[in-house]
Amino acid sequence: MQKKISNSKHPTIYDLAELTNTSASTVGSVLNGTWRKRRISVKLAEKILDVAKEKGYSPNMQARALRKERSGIVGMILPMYDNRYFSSIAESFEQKAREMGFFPIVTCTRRDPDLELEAARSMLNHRIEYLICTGATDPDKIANLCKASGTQTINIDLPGSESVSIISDNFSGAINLTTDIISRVPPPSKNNKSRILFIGGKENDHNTKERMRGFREAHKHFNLTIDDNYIRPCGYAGYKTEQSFDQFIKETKQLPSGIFVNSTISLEGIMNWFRREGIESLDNVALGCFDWDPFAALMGKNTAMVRQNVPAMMDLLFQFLKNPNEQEHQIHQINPDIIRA
Amino acid sequence: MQKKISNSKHPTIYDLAELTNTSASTVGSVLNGTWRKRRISVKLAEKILDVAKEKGYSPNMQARALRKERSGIVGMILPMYDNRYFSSIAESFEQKAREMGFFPIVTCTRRDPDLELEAARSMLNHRIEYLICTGATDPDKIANLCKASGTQTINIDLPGSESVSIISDNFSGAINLTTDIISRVPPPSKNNKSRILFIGGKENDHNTKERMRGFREAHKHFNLTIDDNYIRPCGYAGYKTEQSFDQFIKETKQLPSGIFVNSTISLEGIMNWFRREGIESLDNVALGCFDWDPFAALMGKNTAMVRQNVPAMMDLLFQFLKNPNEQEHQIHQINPDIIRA
DNA sequence: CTGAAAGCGCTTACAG
DNA sequence: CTGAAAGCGCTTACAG
Repeated sequence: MQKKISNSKHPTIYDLAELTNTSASTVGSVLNGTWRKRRISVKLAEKILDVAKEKGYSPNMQARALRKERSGIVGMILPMYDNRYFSSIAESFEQKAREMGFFPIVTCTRRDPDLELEAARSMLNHRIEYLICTGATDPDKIANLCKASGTQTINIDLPGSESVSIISDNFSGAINLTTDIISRVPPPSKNNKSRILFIGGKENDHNTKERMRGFREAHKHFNLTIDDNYIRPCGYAGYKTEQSFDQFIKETKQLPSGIFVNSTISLEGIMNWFRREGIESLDNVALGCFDWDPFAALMGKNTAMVRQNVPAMMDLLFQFLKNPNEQEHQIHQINPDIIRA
Repeated sequence: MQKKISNSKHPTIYDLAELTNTSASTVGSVLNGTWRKRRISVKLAEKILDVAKEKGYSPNMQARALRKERSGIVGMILPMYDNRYFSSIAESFEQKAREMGFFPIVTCTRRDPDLELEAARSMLNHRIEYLICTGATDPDKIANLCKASGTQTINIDLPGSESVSIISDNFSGAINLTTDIISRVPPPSKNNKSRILFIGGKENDHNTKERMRGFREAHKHFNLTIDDNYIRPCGYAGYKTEQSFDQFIKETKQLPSGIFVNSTISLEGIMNWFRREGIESLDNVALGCFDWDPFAALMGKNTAMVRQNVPAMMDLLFQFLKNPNEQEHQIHQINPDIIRA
């Protein structure tokens, strides 16, 4: 059957077949690497490859994906890029996916449940082979969407019950961070009442819950009690943390002896408050932040930060991508590191 | 012609046609919104839509793209996510692309020329309609690759000569930042010799060149001369900056009166040095950083930062995407802001 | 108002 | 060693 020579910028295998006096089958197999199986001569293969290069041939992945019924694409959604934790997750994911021969697509969904769903749906329309949900507000909803179309999902950072989850061990990380703060704080003068503040995050968020649990556990271990208004999951945004901290100061009329800050974004709020009020006073407060940022780590000597172990999390993720069979709906917890000033 | 009912997880328009006793053409047009043109009854359209929803129909974008010879995808490459500037570029790009009905794909290429090319090629295989090159090491090489396949490119942050470029006005930004530093520094005691250090970046990088030019220009305006070893484009990496600064201190045996740091990543190196040597001394140095980071902005009172105007850059970018006709290979410079402590 | 058919650019079983 | 042909799931001009 005579095919028209395409006049677009993209030569097809039919164009190359014509130019090399062969057939589309031959050209196709040379171009996609299956030509040895077809016992095509090296000479012919090289000739075709040469012409392809000369003409700037670029295989049409849409056509390939449609025919093979496999896109070769893996997708990831995450809350934002602007954060050492998420950005290193994205970078590592892209690199490893490429190494596996996948085409990675990543998109950020700003903790917006609707956007998460819309982004997932778009990706499914593009027939991604896996969807990695990082820090998704409702991973199970997305997982169900994916399940309907037979697409594997894996959760990172925030766990779900519909698929494998790889998260930080927030509980033990929080115990360690709290213990570190306690060690830098003068012992309470009366009643064994702790004056360490927990601030930031959302009460119903899995990670925040686990960290609050670790915070309490560490206190219990030292026989310390915690006043209710020393636990303030006021949201993640910096300004919310700043407001809540201001409120706290107005109520208690004194600085806390230490602060467990639940994220770097919350830490911005705290730093802003201290800057407003005179930054010197910060040195007298034992700071701990569940998240790591290099600049934040450099401010003051009285700071500890938790750095989540992204390399280990990504190694585990790609282990699952390589062995899709052995998946259980299990939560894998990775120990984060503590970084002291 | 009888089509087999697909048994995969993805129902096709043929499946829906069968289920609704209509044809693939009808189903297709209802699903892609062209049905009004076909004067299909609202009732029938709704019926088809209902069945589609019930069956979890998801249009196959590969098939659509292949048939329409348009992918609806726009691509962006950028050096990294982990930085307020690039991450906000990525986030804004994604959002605006989605608003325009495009499917955005972003990937980071770590300032690696080979990876940039490989990523661009992959994207071209996926038939992206535009490629936005952000901070690419060799934008023209990529532009030529794209031109061969008739794909529009636009450069962001670093200019090229083969396509429209939207960049910060590094020259005037550097003049302003340098002037700010000069104003915070004691006048030189002898010879009008400036003791303000320029550090970080690469000598042959367009942005660094422009910023050095602005640095010199501001000095000229105040009749100040600059010693050669006060200009140190030692690379971007933090440890390189730290090393170069250490070298500088060993040579001059004194702190500079001010420092023009060429990026936040270089600033990390400087901060590390001061932390090693005792951070107090930093308050006596007038700091200026050509880049913005909220934590960095909070350290010390003697700091100014340049914040590049990402919203304006993105507005301009999408103006070009909306009017692809009026493109000249022009460089558009956007004024960055100065943020004082 | 609706359907049959062609074709986008590949891959691959089949036939030789 | 190589080619003709079918088919992946759409869109759309054409015909009625």
